[in-house]
Amino acid sequence: MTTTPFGTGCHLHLIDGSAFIFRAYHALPPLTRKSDGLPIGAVAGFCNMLHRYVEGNTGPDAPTHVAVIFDKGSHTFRNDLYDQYKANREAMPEDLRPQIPLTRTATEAFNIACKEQEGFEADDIIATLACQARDAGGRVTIISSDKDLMQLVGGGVEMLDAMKNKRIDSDGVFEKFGVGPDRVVDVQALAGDSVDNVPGAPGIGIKTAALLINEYGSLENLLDRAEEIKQPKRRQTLIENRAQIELSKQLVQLDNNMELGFTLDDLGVRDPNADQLLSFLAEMEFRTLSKRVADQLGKEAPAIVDAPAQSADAAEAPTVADIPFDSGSYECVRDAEALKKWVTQIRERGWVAVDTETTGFDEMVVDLVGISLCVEPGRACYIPLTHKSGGSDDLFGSDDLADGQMPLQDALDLLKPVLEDDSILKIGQNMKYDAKIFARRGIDVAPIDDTMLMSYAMHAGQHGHGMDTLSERYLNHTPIPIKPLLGTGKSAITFDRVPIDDAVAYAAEDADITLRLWQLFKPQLHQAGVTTVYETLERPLVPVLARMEREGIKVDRDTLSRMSNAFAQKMAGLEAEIHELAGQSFNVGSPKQLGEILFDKLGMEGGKKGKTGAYATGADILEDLATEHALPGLVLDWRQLSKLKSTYTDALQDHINAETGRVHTSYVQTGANTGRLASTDPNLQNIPIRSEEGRRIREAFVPEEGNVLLALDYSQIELRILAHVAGIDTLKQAFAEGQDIHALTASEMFNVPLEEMTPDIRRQAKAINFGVIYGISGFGLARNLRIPRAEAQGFIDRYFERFPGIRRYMDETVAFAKEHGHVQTLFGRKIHTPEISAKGPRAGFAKRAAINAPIQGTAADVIRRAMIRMPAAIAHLPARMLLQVHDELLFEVPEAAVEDTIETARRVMETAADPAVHLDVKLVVDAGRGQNWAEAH
DNA sequence: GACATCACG
DNA sequence: GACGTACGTGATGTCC
Repeated sequence: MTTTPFGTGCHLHLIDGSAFIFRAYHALPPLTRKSDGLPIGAVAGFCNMLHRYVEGNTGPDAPTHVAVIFDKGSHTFRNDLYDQYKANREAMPEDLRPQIPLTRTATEAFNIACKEQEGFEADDIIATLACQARDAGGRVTIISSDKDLMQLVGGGVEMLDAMKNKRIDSDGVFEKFGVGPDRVVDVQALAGDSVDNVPGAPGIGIKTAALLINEYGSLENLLDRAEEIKQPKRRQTLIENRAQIELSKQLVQLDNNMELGFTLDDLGVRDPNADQLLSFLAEMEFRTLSKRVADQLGKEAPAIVDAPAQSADAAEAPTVADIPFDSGSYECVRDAEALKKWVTQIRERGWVAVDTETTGFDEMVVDLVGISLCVEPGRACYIPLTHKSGGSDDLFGSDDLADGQMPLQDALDLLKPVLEDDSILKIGQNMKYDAKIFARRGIDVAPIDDTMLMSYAMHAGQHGHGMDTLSERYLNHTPIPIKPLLGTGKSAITFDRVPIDDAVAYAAEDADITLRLWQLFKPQLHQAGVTTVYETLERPLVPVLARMEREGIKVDRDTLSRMSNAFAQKMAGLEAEIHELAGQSFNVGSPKQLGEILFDKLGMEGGKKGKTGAYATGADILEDLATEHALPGLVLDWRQLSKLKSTYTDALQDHINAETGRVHTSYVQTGANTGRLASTDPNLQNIPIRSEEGRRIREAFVPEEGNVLLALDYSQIELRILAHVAGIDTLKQAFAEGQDIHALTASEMFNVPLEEMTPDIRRQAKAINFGVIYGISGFGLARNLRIPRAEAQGFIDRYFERFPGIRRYMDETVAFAKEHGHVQTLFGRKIHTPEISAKGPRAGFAKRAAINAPIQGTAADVIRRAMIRMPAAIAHLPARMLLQVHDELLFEVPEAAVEDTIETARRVMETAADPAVHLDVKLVVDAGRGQNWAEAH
């Protein structure tokens, strides 16, 4: 490597690469490479900026040395100082991520030194180099407008805002901060920075900070003499927040003494290598820039083959695949040599669609059978790993491995570097499943994209998001069904018994379909206006959920077993009594038989219902009958016990994992159209709590020895969101003052002073409050409160009279749904309402759902944001996040760390809407702890 | 596999 | 003027 000694008279240029990238990304529309759709806008802008920069470097002021400096990794020493550092940063846009490595390549193509270092921000490298250059007697120009770099100005160091072509010297810094460069960090430490989440001193901005620093000379002197400050508020703030201010200084202070793996001498300006640069520009298919650069270098512009332009209506009719599916064309990878070739292809591409085949559906139990990969439409492979010999018709097929498979561990060892490589995107359909399979084998798959989640972000409310649905709908292709391969019922086999040839066709096709869906959906996210939803609420949640599911929660089998026995005994007693009263034996669990006994044999009042012609025997009906007869009440008791036993005390025992001794639920991220999660196998979001008897089931959910369970739940989050979106000042004020919201509603509606409030009036108001969230109707409220319909309607009328904003919100929401076919949450999540203009009763359903969705959905978005931020926030604590129940998060934590965990988790939850949305109503989180889930609540 | 029922927020 | 109706889920047992 050639070196150019740096010394007196030399001039170093340091380019802030990340700033270039983001400027380029936001300045240009989302361009894609014509030939394959690779997002390329930021790279194009970046190259244009570099080119313009190189062009301008003439004359006596030209640099002798230059480097472009990048950030690397997301965790720096500042995160160790302060876990919330940059915690508010939104995730990198999905279409930008694959472009990051290309900007490095671009820099090298221009033959400019390209530097980054793990664990440090670009700013620290810039600081270190600037100091070295200054000490060596040279000049430095930092090409950036980032105010965090202004502390470096002076003594031959200046900044240059490349966009405005404006130099910033000491005077410029003074203009910005009111102090010289040497005191910039003091001012920043006081003023804080909301963008990087540097706390600073509350209530003190740059102006006040400069005033104080100028008066006291330095931050240290100011803090030591804080008692002397005349303004009481200011004095108190500085004294109380001393530690926080000192921490802030550490955060903003750049490290100018880093260990670097290179020296200034390595950064000498070099002429571009014409061939290298032109071939890179051609590869990116930058026609204009290629031509311009070629002209300047006196070379011929490289040919860029014109790919057929996408038809204008491609987005509207995306059902035609250019390349036909051919299940016979897929490769079966049987040895390391073949797999290595795929690894090379993946590295060249920078992305790969991945799918795993397993012996079942429980990711915590199943074995890995094979892996499929796809790098471009039609080009996919399947790697069989643990298929057994003996065909599917051989019921007693041997447990020997089939021939022609590479050892499982060999395949994983080859794939691990790819699956964990930051610069290679792993694409999946329901990637959480595959990520968990890999995680159990020590592979942490990242970064990922997920076609199921893309579909959910774009199409929630329109259709399902399973692969078969998406393939038929958007690729006009019916995937090979799995049924014929596995069979059904008792004779069904697991995938490891499927002949490898059949497996290749089926499994590789899944990866092929996934890749095609990804290529189709990727540009559509932007067009549908849901890139932010996908990037900030969907994609980053995947690893969080995967981890929670893998943690699981300890459930005490003995407790459940004892309860099951007790329930069985009670049920037997009740059953005997019921048969006695009925005068005959029958199946109490059969609504049909029960209906006939009650209404035909015993002649109670009540009609048939439903298309089936069977009597309705729901709890509400039995409750009414119970006032006249003994039998219905006994059936209700029996049903409660039956439910608790079968669904909870029995079934939960079967879900205790033999290996971990814990219960591992699966969250379905696309389970609810509103943005809520769903929990399955088992559902841990509907563990009983409302009845005393059922609540005791929560006693079986326990922490490990020495730990406690911690439950944090949002207080009235949906009503708070309603108050915000509908702009109800009275409610907002009530929440601000911490009042009892249902009592206040009651007081407003029924003109009862708060001090004279009765539980019954409050209960009615509470029902109305909830009704409003659900898209209230007189009928529904009447049924809920068991009052005449006219009376219920009177309540509603009064409510709307008192809170006219609610009616306005409802009308506007329905009108919006009719106009756009969807409603949305405060965070931009879209929920489609295809039936909103239907005729008949369906319109009523759609209307109420449309009214409810933005409220329920915004609450769901808020807790998602909290969950996404939680792992980093509690990383320094021994706490584990285990469960989510819509407005509640459950943690397991050693006793010693309980207080810290509550404080940290509560802060994350209460500030989860920031900075994307500013709610007029503060969010409040209640916390509870205990030796089981019942106590913690 | 549809339906009724009931557990949760 | 009548229609029907609270919002969002998942698991279980019965019955065809």
